[in-house]
Amino acid sequence: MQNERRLAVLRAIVEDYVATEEPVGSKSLVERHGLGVSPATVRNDMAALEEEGYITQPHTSAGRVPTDKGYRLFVDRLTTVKAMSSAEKRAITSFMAGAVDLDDVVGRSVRLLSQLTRQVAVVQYPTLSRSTVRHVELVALAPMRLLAVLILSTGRVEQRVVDLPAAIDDDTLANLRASVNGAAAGELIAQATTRLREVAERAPETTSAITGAVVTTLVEAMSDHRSDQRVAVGGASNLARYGDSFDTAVRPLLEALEEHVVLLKLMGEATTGGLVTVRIGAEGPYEQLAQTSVVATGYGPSDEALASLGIVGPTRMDYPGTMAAVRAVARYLSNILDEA
Amino acid sequence: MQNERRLAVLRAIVEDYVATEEPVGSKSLVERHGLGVSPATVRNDMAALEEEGYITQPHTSAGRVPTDKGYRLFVDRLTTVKAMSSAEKRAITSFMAGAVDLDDVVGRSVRLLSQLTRQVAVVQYPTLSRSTVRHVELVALAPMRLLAVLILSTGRVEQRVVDLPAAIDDDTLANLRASVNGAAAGELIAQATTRLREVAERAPETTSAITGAVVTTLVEAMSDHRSDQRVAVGGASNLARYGDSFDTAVRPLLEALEEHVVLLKLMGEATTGGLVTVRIGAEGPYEQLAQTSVVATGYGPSDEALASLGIVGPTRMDYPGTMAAVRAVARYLSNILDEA
DNA sequence: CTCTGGCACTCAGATCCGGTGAGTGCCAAT
DNA sequence: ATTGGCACTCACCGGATCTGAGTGCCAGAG
Repeated sequence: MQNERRLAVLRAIVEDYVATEEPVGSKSLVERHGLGVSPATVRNDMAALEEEGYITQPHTSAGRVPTDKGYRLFVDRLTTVKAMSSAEKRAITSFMAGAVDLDDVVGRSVRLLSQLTRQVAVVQYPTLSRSTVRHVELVALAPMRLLAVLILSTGRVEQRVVDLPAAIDDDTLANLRASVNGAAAGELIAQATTRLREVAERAPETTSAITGAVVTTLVEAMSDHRSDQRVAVGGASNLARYGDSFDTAVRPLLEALEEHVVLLKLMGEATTGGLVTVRIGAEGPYEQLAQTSVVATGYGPSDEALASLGIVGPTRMDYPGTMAAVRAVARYLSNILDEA
Repeated sequence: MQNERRLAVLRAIVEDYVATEEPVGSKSLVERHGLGVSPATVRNDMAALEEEGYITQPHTSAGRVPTDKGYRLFVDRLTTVKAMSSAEKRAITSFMAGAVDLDDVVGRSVRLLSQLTRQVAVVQYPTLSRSTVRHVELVALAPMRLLAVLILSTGRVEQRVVDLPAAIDDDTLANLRASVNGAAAGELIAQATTRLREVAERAPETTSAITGAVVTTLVEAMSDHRSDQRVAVGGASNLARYGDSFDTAVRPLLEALEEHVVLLKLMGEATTGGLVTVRIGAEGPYEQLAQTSVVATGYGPSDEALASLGIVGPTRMDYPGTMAAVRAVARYLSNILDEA
């Protein structure tokens, strides 16, 4: 695959097919794009491209359609990610302005992303593992029952009810609150858990049972990987545009969207720095999703990847535009988390 | 509409149609159900039912299909809500067991409901307006910045960052925390807001600006109706079973599911006490959703309706079973909130 | 007055069939 | 290497035909 024009032909086929949703033939190709050669020449190139597996015909006497391999080449070598126009940037800014809490930020991001790309958007909540503890609050609900609230640097709040083995008085509670915060506040989750365990061990005999219960709950909350799997999904109505291929494309995708674990595996490892990952069709492990692609990237404050975000859609999509939108939203989201 | 047998025929038509998804004819009707009369007799009844608008034929020479009016009569007069089997009850209990926080409870409920009914489930988060303030926590983030955390009786937690007009020291913060909690803790939202405003007015000159900022933020968080509109949606993959009628049924529904405001209007006023509301097809204000029905009810601790929950699905659905499932989940959820 | 068997009628959906045209592959000429 | 020409293929479209489930109506029986 060295021939220069062939690449141009492939690019033209992909662009046309994405735009029209119909197999593209040699004649319409030379008309719509200004390649200065005749249809017959293009036909030769197409035959070669088909030979090499980049395109295929649905049936004889029909135009060509890109294969997964063709899309792959397209995104890897024929794509320059467009920058967002300043109008689009303004739109993003105004859309995100006024978000009040983490849920709100994530919710807005997912809506924004789905509107920009007209695809189904997925945003993972910031993972616990790389954030720090901002504050721990203990509130007495009843003599033998506490509410433990864990506030993290990403704005995330975890809460647990703790049933105590014995009643607790106000002084003990205040002491406990102070020591727990002294140990955990400002620390990374990993450090905080070990330091909290030390607190539990050093606790005076009289309160060790209570301290133990509280610490256990906190540590549990911090290492709760279930909550790492929280994701927000939006723009499912964009699936309506699939129209055709309901059974083969939409149904499995709808199912995948409910399986957050699957979804996160699809999005893959979070990476930052403007690197956008593209998984095309059957490249992934889920044969059900052979007709869907994933465009994803990581986000997080100061380029530290906290979580991933992206879209899922048909293999036949506008990759350059989608990649640009995903990158833009990830950057914006990272900035917001930086400030907060 | 007095004739006894006609009602039986209508019931049979509804049941058959729901089961087979195909227009039902007179012959198959008498076969499948043991009505002891001939097809010709049934035909006469069907003609009468059609005359009165309870059923209709898609085209001449086809079987009959229930109209919205027919379904309405069916649920109003021909339905006895089944009790859940004890096996189903056990399933519910084990499914909900081990939920750790409000998000988790709501998330499990919505999944449970969608699995029980094989429809799209919707659960509204408990509204702020009828819950009480359990505790207010103020955490210093920076000299001039606080995090205000509002913990409500329903287990809901709201958080806001407050930018202060002046720096705050630890003593002032402690005082402020005490007075805010004194005013708000244990009160209903409505009372809490007025009492908080009093606190702001009575604040000594030196701290009035700071107090004002904090109180304003808290009051704002409490009256934030945006967060009343939080809902969880699950089981969208059940839409795949619509198969046919993608454009007329699935697409508008997918769109409605993203518009939480619309969704909440559909679910309507929350009512408790086992009363399940059913809205059938075009009875609602949204003509887009002429082919979908809503089965909903309210839930909340001690039979006080905090929010609503239910399912949306095709008008052609198993109403008795669905109503039973909705009622069961609402009860279970109410119990959980009662304990917490 | 109600029910039933019989019968002619209707019409959506399946099946068949020839025509049309976009698109192809191949070849000889430039 | 490129191009114009040409024969060929085959999905798709529209019309014609067939089939059968289901209906409405009527006359006779209970």
